[in-house]
Amino acid sequence: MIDLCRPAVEVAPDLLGWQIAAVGAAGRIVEVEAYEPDDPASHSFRGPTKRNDVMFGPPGRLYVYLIYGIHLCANVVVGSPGRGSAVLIRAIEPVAGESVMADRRGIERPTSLGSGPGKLCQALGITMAHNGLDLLNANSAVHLIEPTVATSSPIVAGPRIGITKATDRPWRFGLVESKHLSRRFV
DNA sequence: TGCCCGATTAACT
DNA sequence: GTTAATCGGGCAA
Repeated sequence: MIDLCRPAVEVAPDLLGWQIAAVGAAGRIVEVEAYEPDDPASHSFRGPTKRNDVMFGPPGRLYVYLIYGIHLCANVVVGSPGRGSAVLIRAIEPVAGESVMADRRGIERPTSLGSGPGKLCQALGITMAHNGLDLLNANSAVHLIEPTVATSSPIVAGPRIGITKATDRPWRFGLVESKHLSRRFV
């Protein structure tokens, strides 16, 4: 078990290759982004609120929020407890329950099942009701599974996507060889 | 109380 | 390449 109580920037790349399991489906994490407490692009930047409350809770919890009034995004709370660090899961590649994922997504194409933060939430059936779940507990409806074999796939870093602040921080990490990235790394 | 805008996606041209 | 869809948080008044 890796130590989640480290800065998001350190934990984020370590989360690549992990599996995220939900009801009826599971995927392998191939793309993430790090968000730090002193990061203007982070929800935790302005301190605790009703929405970001779980970000300030213990590491290993699931932080779910609504974006653009339409899509959900899933984050893993990390860092020192109560500081407000998190790692956004941006893309997964299907490992199990692909038909269930395709069903929830309403599409067929395997590479479109989890190639985006909103997409993977939909594919895994993650909702606001899952906010605050303990991702390290195998009994949780949504939980993480550490890879048994260390990932040897090359990892790339690049600027984060879709933010307007702190755009210069290269805190997006991904497995280059994956065909399930939300976007290519340049 | 009201207004603006976003860690996105899919359907357009 | 462009844009609509859609809603809760954060900030101003």
